Amino acid sequence: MTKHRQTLEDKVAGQLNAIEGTRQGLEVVSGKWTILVVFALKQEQRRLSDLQRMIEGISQKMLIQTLRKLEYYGLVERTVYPVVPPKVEYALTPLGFTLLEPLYAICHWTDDHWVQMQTAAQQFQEKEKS
Amino acid sequence: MTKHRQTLEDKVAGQLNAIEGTRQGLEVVSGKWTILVVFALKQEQRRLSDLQRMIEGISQKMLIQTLRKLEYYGLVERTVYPVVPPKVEYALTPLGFTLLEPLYAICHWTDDHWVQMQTAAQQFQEKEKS
DNA sequence: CGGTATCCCTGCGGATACTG
DNA sequence: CAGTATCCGCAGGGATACCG
Repeated sequence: MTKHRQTLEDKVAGQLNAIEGTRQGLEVVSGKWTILVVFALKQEQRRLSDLQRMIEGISQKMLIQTLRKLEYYGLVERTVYPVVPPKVEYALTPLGFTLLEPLYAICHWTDDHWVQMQTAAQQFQEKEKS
Repeated sequence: MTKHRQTLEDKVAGQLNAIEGTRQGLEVVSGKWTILVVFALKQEQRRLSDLQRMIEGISQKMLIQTLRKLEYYGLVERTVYPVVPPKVEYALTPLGFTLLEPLYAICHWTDDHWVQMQTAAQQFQEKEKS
């Protein structure tokens, strides 16, 4: 594992196009709603309508699209209960749970530095006037 | 700080719309090219043309747009040398450098789990046929 | 070389209606 | 309730041409 990481760092340190694999993986994680959906599934499995209520502003189309992508890559599991009315539950897979940690790292960073960034933004604007 | 983090975790655990601040910060970090640009500036300051050569496939427009955004939020510093022909160098600020760590967390994750994700994707496709 | 401005088109993503 | 299909507006972002 350590060796593995070293390899990645070498790649990043070298040619950027060498991290294509990482870029592809990144595309899975990115996306306007992905992080929010993963977080919404953090504690327990949810039904589609639950998720739509939890994630303010997401359309059903985008929600399903995001869930499909996550399911496709094995991060989310979709369980259908053969009852009427239909009941479908979504849950994070073990793989999906491992994603929470690096996601938190980003969130913590933005949370810790958002004020600094806003301050910098104001200074930038004022400097622009002159 | 620890208290601060606890607060964020509470928010995430609760209403998702409560992490609006985090979402805003996230939007700065996200973006197709942002991570690559930050990585390209990891070691030393770079000129615009250097960056364009390093980051395969980026258009000048997107590169500048991304740099502007990063500069705006104080993550990148832009230095103009009053010479002819013009020379401009971009570098990460101390704040920008702090971003590397969580970014690496994501990259390491994708790097470590990309194979699993591809395997899952194949299984998903095969299951789909039946 | 660094940067802006303009044109233009693809596709993301929202709204709506419909099926099982 | 879960999901698909269709329409469509608009902005992200590429290509090009042009300034300092």
